[in-house]
Amino acid sequence: MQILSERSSKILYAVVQSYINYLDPVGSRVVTKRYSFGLSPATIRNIMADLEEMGFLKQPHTSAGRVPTDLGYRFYVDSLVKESDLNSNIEIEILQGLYRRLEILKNNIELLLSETTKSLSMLSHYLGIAMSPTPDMTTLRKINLLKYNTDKVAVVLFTDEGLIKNKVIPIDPEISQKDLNRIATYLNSEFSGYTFDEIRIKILKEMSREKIRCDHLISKAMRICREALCFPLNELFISGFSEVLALPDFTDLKVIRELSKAVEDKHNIIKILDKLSETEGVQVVIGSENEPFEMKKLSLVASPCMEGDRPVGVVGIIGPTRMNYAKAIYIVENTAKFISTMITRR
Amino acid sequence: MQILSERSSKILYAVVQSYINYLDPVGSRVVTKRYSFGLSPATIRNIMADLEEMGFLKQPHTSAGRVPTDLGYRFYVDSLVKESDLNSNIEIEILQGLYRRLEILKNNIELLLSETTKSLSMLSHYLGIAMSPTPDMTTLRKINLLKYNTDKVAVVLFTDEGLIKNKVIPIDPEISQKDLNRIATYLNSEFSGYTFDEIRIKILKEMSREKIRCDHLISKAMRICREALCFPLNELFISGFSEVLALPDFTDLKVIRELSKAVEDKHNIIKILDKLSETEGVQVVIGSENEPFEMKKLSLVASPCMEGDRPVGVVGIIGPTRMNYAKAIYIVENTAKFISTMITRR
DNA sequence: ATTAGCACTTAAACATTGAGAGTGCTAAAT
DNA sequence: ATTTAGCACTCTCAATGTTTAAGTGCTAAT
Repeated sequence: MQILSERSSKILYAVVQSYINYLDPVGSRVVTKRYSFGLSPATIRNIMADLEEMGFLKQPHTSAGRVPTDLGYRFYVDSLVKESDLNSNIEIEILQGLYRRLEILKNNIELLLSETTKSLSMLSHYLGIAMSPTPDMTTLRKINLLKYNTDKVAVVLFTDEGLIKNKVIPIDPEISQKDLNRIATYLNSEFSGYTFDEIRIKILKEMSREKIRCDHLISKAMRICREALCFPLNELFISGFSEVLALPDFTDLKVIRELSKAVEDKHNIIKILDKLSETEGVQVVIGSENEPFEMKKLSLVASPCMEGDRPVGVVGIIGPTRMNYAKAIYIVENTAKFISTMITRR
Repeated sequence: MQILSERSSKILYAVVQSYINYLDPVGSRVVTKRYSFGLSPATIRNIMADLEEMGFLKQPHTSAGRVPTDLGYRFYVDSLVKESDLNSNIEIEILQGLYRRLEILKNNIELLLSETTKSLSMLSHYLGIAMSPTPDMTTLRKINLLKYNTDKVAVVLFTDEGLIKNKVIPIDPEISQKDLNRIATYLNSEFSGYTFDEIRIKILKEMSREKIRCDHLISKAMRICREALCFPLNELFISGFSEVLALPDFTDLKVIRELSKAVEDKHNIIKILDKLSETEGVQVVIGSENEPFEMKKLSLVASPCMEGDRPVGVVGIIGPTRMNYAKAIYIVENTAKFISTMITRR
């Protein structure tokens, strides 16, 4: 069920390609010049008019060339993947060099991801982004309780994903490190291997049950654990704002303002990435394809990182819809792979 | 030793004030209109010409009004403080409200500081900044060693300043939690109460001495400790980029690019703040007054936060040289005070 | 010492113009 | 039945000129 004829496809592809490379609206003449279809500008014009009617192209104004719509980019990206035209012009050595620099951070996911964004933005000249796994979905490996003060205890959590979180919790009466150790042992035997979410539910159940037994230590343990599991959302790291400001796409003050709000809010981007983290492989989201939060003029290329079959984060790139998708996909794909293997053999 | 006559001072003050409020170059006419000196524009003109010659004012071009130089702002700020004209128009309740929101974070300095920047930028509409204490200068309260893996140990450090840092370190042969505890006890007895810097020096000494005794456990302890103390620089938190982009001062793309680089590099800002953290009270640095790294067109208002006489961070505001200094100083002063008292009675 | 008056400078706002690029349509060519 | 050449038309953009408003410095009068 091809909607587009072979020839139309080729021309659409050429238009998008040309716009991405030269970033001004492409007219029928330049198509004939830059690509040799053996057709006259007039013919190209007719076809481009058709493509516009179908929603793949649009004109900024009556007498300008044509520019791809989000749908046009979508077509381009999809046929790009099909033809696997991903032999990027980035030297593999550059990637390797940057990755080697990250290797020493493999024991600290959050730091690793945050540094990764710098590499991503340097390589792509777009925004590099990375998100740590949602704490709620991570599975507890071990909980440690350390006496911090006369009336405070520091909780240090290790998760299977490699996250290390700590939190200081006040406790009313003094409690000895020995008791804390007993509590920790109990909590570990009870909860390790479960996700934070599951643990929260288990605690609620236990609390109502345990109330009857009225074991002081256990109820204290539960209270500590419940408080310890309260964490802010997953963290989103973003780098490369100055990188994108150097692009010709971001010269309009209004656009820059919007972008900076999106970057600073993080909230919306986290939502989008959260959705993606459940899928597999590189995903491309183009401009208005984001239903809840439309990223006007922006595209996202992202991929989850996996340790076995468990997601341990998402890495990606945000750039203008007119971005070098081939390169972006190449970079994101390799970076995700690299992080995955590095973490797996950690 | 007044270089400026009473009258000249008053007029300079008025010019700066006017420029800060209305942000276009102020001419002799508007001075007479907005402030009643009982003098004609011509007289004002003469005085302003003198002030220009002395370097307090300058003209963007031949026939514009005058604009303060950095020196002019410096005069303004100093006389501002002298007259203690700091009754800002911010409702005290708004401050209190924002501070109350931060109260729950008092056990986690880094999070507290990072959230504080948001309040700072919301209040001032400039960049809110905060820096955690330099790890090297913090004093170790307690070191904890937690078995993380068969071949890795997680080090959790508490400092007197309230920092909690953790790091995963590989250890070659298998080592039991019991041994780790013994090592930790030893390290605590040896090093707690010293700054990271001091500890590093002590370790170097011990290592050469201890080599003779060849105590396996101790040398292992030293190695772990040395690795544990390797930390990246102190952290700098910045918020409010979208806030400053809304200002009329930042409409020039070049200026925006420079600002975004400064914000993303952090390096230079950290240097400046590091210097300030050794002083006391609110400091104002205006534009080119920064010798090593000139912040063109930008001013910094910052103050260290103290727990007793120990600095536990720096908070501040970065805005255009044409900023509302009275308000900025007011906000920074109160925020620093608030953080200080909150941390002190922690 | 101060001020009124005036010639001079400059940026910013506005209007006009022409070149250039690209289109759609029609009629001719393949 | 496609494809193409030709042409009138539209629209942007850059260049140019014009006007206006604000502000200055200087000189002479107060």
